[in-house]
Amino acid sequence: MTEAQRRSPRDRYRAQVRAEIKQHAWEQIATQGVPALSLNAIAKQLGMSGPALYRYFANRDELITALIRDAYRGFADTVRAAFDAGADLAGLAHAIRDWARADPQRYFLIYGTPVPGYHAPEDITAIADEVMVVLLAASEAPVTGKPATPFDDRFANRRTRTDGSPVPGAVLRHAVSFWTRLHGVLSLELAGHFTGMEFDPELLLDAELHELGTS
Amino acid sequence: MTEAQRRSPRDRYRAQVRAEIKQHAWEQIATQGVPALSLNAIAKQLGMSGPALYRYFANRDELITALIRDAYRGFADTVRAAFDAGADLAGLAHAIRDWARADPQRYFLIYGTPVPGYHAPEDITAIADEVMVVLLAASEAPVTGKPATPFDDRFANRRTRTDGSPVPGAVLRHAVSFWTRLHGVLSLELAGHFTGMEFDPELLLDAELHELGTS
DNA sequence: AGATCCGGTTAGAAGCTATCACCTTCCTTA
DNA sequence: TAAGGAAGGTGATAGCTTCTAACCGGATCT
Repeated sequence: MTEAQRRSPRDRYRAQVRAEIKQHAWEQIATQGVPALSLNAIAKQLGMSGPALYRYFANRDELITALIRDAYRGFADTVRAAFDAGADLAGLAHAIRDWARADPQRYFLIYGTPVPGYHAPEDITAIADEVMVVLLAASEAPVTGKPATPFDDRFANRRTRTDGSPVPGAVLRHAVSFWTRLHGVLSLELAGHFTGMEFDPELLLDAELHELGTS
Repeated sequence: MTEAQRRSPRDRYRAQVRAEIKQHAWEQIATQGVPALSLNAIAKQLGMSGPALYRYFANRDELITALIRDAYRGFADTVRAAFDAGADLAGLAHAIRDWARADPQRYFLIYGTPVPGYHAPEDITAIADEVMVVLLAASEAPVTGKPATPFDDRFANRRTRTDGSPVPGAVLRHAVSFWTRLHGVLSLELAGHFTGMEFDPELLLDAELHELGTS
C-alpha cells in the first residue's frame, strides 16, 4: 500500500502491475516450484502478451530475486512481530513454523537448495542480518546465569549488540543452535521426510527446543 | 562395475552409455544446479545428437530420478560403511558431512527443496529406510541406561528392529534428533548461510552432537 | 539367412527466455 | 496549447529447451 500511493498515477499503476506479476508468480511457485515458473504464462494470465512483462522485470532472475526479497522481508517481519509481542524462543519457533507451513516453497526460497554461483544482493543479506539480531536478543535471557560450556569461547566474534557491546559467545551459540535445530526439523518436515514415521513433528521440535533451554 | 559386466555386449554398451550420461549430468548439476540440467547439452558432449539420449532415459524426470537414486545409494553406503567400521553417531556425522561437502548439490538432491507433487519411487524410499535403520542401531548404545524424558513415550511407533522387537521411543527420538541436528547445521553450512559469521560449522556440529550425547 | 530389435539419425511441434522494431498513449515541458 | 519525450504494449524473431515421429543401418537372435 505505501508503495502504491506515492508519486504519480503512472508509478502507482506500475507498482500495481509489478505486484500482480509477483502474485501470479507466487501461485505458480507454490503449486509447481520455482523451476516451473514461466514469465510467458504469467503474462498471458494478466492478459498481456509475452514481452510486455519485461517492462516490469528485466529478466527471470530479477523477478525471482524480487520474490526472494519479499519472502525474506515477510520472514523477518514475522520474527520481529513475534519478538515484539513478547514471545520467547519457543514462541518464535512456532511463529516461524506457522509461517513456513503456510507456504513451504516460500520458506525453501530462503533456505532451500542454493543455486551455485548465485549471490543475493546486499539488501537481502541485510534482512537476514535483521533476523539474526532478533534471534540474538531472544537468546540473551535463557543464557544469563548459565555456566559457560567448552564450546562457547569459540563462538565469540566481532558482532555487537545495538548498544555496541560485544555479543558473548554463549549467546551466539545459543542463537545459532536454536536456528539450526529449528531449520533441521522444519525443513525435513516440509520436505515430507517424516511421512511414514508416526511422530508429530511439532512434538519433535518442542523436544529439541526444550533440550536447548535446559542445557 | 557389477552392472557393466553382466549379460550381453549390447547390455554392457547400454549400461556404459547410461553411466556416461549420468556422469555428465552430475557435472552439470554440481556446477549449475538441477534446473539448468540440459539433456541436449549432455547429448552433444557425448557426440550424439539430441533425441538419441531418449533411448537411454525416457525423459528428463527419469534421468533426474536415476540421479536421486544413485545419490541416495551413495549416501546410504557411506552411512553403512561408517557404522560397520565401528563409528558412533559423531563418526557417522562426520562421514556424512564429508560426503555432503564433496558435492553439495548431490546432498541437496536428497534433502533440498522438494518439487511439489513429486513422489519418489518405492525403491528410493526403501534406501531412505536403510539409513534410518543404521541411525536407529547407532542410537541404541547412547540411550541405554538414560532416564526416559517426557517426550520419549510419544515417539514409540510400529517400527521394529532386525530381530523383530519394537524400537523404544527414546531410541527413535535420539536417532531423529541426531538426524535433524546434523541436517540443520549441514544444510545451512552448505547453502552458505554461515558465511560472514566467524565460527567454524564443524565446531557447531560437534557442540550440537555433544549436547545430544549428554542429554 | 531372414526377421527382429536396437541405437542412431533428421525433421519438426510446442514451449521457453529474451531482444528488436514499431506503434500508441500518457505526461511534461516550453 | 502544442511539441516532444517517456512509458507501456504489440508482433516478429533468434535461439534455446523437451520430446515425438519417421526412417535407416547394423547387431543379434531364431
